[in-house]
Amino acid sequence: MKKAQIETCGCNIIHEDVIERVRSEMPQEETLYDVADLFKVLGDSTRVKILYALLQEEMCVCDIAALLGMNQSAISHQLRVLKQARLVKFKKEGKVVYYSLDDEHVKNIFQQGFEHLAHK
Amino acid sequence: MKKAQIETCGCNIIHEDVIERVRSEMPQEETLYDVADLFKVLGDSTRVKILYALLQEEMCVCDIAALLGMNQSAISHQLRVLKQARLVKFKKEGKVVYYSLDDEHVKNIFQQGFEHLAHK
DNA sequence: TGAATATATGAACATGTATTCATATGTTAT
DNA sequence: ATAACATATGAATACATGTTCATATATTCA
Repeated sequence: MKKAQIETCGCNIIHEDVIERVRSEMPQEETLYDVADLFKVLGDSTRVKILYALLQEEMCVCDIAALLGMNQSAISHQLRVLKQARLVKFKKEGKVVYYSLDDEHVKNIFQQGFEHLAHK
Repeated sequence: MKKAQIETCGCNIIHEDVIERVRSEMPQEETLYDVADLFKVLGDSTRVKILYALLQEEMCVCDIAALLGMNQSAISHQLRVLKQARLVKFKKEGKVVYYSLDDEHVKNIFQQGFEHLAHK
């Protein structure tokens, strides 16, 4: 005979106690979405390159484009994404806009990322 | 009169010295792609939830599906992605497969992520 | 052996996203 | 005012990716 099934998951419940314990420790949905969104921003090689470059020193859009061998528009679009995620900030000097890191955590996050990769 | 332009970026070079200094400090292309790929894996809310759950204790596929209110197939697909990224490992006990974290760095990376979000 | 069940996997579909192109905006210098 | 130029932005396109559905695989138990 069949036991009760959770509608959505398509299988019988195996460890109800585990599920309840873990559920009680889970952060709010929104928090988890926010972290995921942050990592989504870090999950593109162009943006990683930009951030890594800005880790060294501030640069203008044109410098970044030249450094990465990409056109200005692509860089500008990506800088907007990074700006929205509060990962970079900018200052304007005449026509030129200089971008720099907005948060030291980027360095630590990259550090941990590299360590994980080395950990194979 | 026009100065030389980098073919790709569509603008004149402004700070050639900066570009060269930064370029000399950039890691290998492949390394940067690998970090981006790692963060790409972390950049999905379902996978974030799974990892956060496994941060508490090991769970079988069915438990995870029930916890997140998703079907078994979706979870299984995502676990494969996490496995490929060496973020989770598994042990088989009969029909049941128990997943757990493969690397302590996940905790630190999440930690830094949360701190960045708080830093607004 | 056959039924039940836990997990894995391939294909299809829908959605999201990075880049390019064309063009707009704003600043400097003539 | 006009030209040159650095940057921003909207639309279009191409590609990647998450979920679902159907089904396969593997294990346990009667």
